[in-house]
Amino acid sequence: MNTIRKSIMDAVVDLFNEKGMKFTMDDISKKLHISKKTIYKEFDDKDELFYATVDYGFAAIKQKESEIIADDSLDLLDKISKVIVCLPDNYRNIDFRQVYQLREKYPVVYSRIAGKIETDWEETEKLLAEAMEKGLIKNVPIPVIKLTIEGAIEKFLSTQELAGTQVTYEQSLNSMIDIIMNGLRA
Amino acid sequence: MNTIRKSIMDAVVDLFNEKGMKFTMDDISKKLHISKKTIYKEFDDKDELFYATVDYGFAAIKQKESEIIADDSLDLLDKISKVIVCLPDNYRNIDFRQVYQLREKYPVVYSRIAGKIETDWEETEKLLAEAMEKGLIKNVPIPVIKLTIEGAIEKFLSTQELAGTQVTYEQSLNSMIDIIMNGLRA
DNA sequence: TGGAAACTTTTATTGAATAAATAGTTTTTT
DNA sequence: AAAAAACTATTTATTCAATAAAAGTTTCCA
Repeated sequence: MNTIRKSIMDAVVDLFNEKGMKFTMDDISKKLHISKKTIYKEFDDKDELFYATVDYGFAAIKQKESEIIADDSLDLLDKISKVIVCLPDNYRNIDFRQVYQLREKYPVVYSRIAGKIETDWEETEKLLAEAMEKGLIKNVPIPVIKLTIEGAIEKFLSTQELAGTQVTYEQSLNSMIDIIMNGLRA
Repeated sequence: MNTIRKSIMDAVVDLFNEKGMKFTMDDISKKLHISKKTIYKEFDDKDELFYATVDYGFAAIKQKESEIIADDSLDLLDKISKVIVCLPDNYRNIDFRQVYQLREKYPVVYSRIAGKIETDWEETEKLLAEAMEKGLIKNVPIPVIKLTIEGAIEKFLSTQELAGTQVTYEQSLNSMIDIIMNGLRA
């Protein structure tokens, strides 16, 4: 992929973290000191730019996920833990609190992201099913596991409750995964 | 407490489950075949009625909670599980999905409920702290436990994902608590 | 006394009109 | 060739008056 395309998408991510969805095509061009014409040469319209940026971001996640799954030094349960944490870890530079706000404002973009997350979960579900099959973890409905983890992540991101304590978002996430994986252990 | 007061508050709960917050004082009077005058004799205004109804509902929860804590046949960890499930269990007749919708529309009522839930958590936190103290469960930041459970409950309530499966909301809740309590076990 | 309904006043909703912002294009400049 | 700036055509936001709905009060009647 050409470098200008990447830098535009990076700028989109930066602006998103700064202002949520309230930024314009002019903001992007100003930030990069490029002309809007250049942006429109790369992307047909704003929507396509957004979609491409989402795809671009998730490609990195998929990449890391594959590495974890291929890593033979990890046992199955470690893989599961790592694959679950993988998403937010890769996206350390993204303000996920903003993502949940775009559900109403940009439902099309949001549903694209939701779809990606869903696809992402498929891998995790496979690993969980395999671990259940092998008797490594208890036989619990997978949707329950999924919803518990998703709910916890959303809570960690949306609450200010952690702000006061010493606990960071990342530590919370790891503690939570530890508890759940330990709780699932057969 | 007089019976007319109770029946009005019960009607409020029923209407809430039916229509969310979109019901009027006339709706209440029609449902009960009483005059608005009667309602206004018991309650100064709509707000006071709402507050009273919230307090009334949570009183039942507190009641059951006390019973659990006082029950000597239960060990500490069982008490924790039961106290956590206690809230939604008592509120089996309440549509909690509606509750989350009233965050924007009736922030005053919502914050009252949020306050109640917060107070409710204090008991659970005491039990968790005690169990940690006694070395029955791992030393994990209590906010992480709290947010994980709250997040999962909200997810169970807000998602349609369970609708397809055979898993009910209540089963999910119990599975989730099992996993977490098992995961916390030292 | 309390229900039914009529009535007043406050609050919420709607929609048209206007103004502002911004996507996307074209022109000018470096 | 691409940035900067100017431009236009849409979209989106804002305002405000008209309308409707609902809270709260009063009157009447069984």
